[in-house]
Amino acid sequence: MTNDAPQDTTSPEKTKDSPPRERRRSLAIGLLKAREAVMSHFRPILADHDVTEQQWRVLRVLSEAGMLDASEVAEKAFILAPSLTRMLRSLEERGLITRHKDKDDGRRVLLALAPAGQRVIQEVMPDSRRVYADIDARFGAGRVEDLLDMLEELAALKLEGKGGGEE
Amino acid sequence: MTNDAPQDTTSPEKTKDSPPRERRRSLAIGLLKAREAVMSHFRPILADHDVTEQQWRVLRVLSEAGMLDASEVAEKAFILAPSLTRMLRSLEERGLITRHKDKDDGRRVLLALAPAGQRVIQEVMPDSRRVYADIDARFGAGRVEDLLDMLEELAALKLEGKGGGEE
DNA sequence: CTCATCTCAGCGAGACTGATATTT
DNA sequence: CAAATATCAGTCACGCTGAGATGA
Repeated sequence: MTNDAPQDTTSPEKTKDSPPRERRRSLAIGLLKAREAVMSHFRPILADHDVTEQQWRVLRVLSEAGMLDASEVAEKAFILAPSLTRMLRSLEERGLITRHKDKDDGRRVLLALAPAGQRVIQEVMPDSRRVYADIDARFGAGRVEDLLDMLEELAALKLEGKGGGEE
Repeated sequence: MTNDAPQDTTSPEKTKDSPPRERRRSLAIGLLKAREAVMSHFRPILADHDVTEQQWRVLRVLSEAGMLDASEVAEKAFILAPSLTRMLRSLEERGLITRHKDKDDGRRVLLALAPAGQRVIQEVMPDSRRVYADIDARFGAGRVEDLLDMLEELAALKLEGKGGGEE
């Protein structure tokens, strides 16, 4: 539809005004880029199994903890409850997880990995470890640990701080 | 909220020799949580100006570089071209950016901040600096720098390795 | 009744893919 | 012609909000 609409009649002057000089590097951007770099190695693997990143986090959480209720999974996997509910339906239909009510507390829904989910874990984890081993080798295992420490600390100090800490 | 307390009920770690400690902590998760923690402080600020996180990245990129074509913005802001196109339409309608064709290469679209966009930048940046100053104060400015170094290095070393070519 | 847990309905922004224009 | 750039069209999973439904 030819959206030209260049209402701005001012000709595009080339850099008259000085660009707002170099600013500080942004933590948010740095974290994003680093994460994207890491995830770029996982996405193909996960795509092979038709699991999204968030779905993988759910499976991984269940793999570590064994059995959790939905709230715990949402918290550990960093996913909002309504989103999780939607994901659970799909994951259950695909036979990756099981879902049944808690007998002691009928409000809760207990989640666990189903065999097919275990299989996905077992197929993806080796690749995951390989990627991390590669990072360790090239980055230094000790420094990776230091980095993880700092990341955890950073996340922790933000939560106690100001109002934004709701997640 | 705190990440995995590796209460792995299925694999009792022996920890005989200082082991790489079964990395239940994943870099991808650590980066995500740290980033979410940081962003949780920005989202309210951005919401006040009705800009999403991605829109903010676009404005910020343009604020730093002055004028770029769409591909460069997409690359620097970590946004796919089709997504960017859609965002540009909205940003232009809101008067935050300008968009016009490159005269030397008619295929390219040059983007720049419009006055309203400059205003948003100027209104948000102080808060941004305040948040980062707060982090510096509580985390240690030097350690933040170290963290940023590591993040950059991490992002860089991944690029040479396998997939995920960007920038 | 209040509170907690989960679910549902629905909207919106973005990721992503696969076609087109348009220009080089 | 081929290649690059941007856009379009459409799908999808998710973030998020607000409103139930069910049970403690």
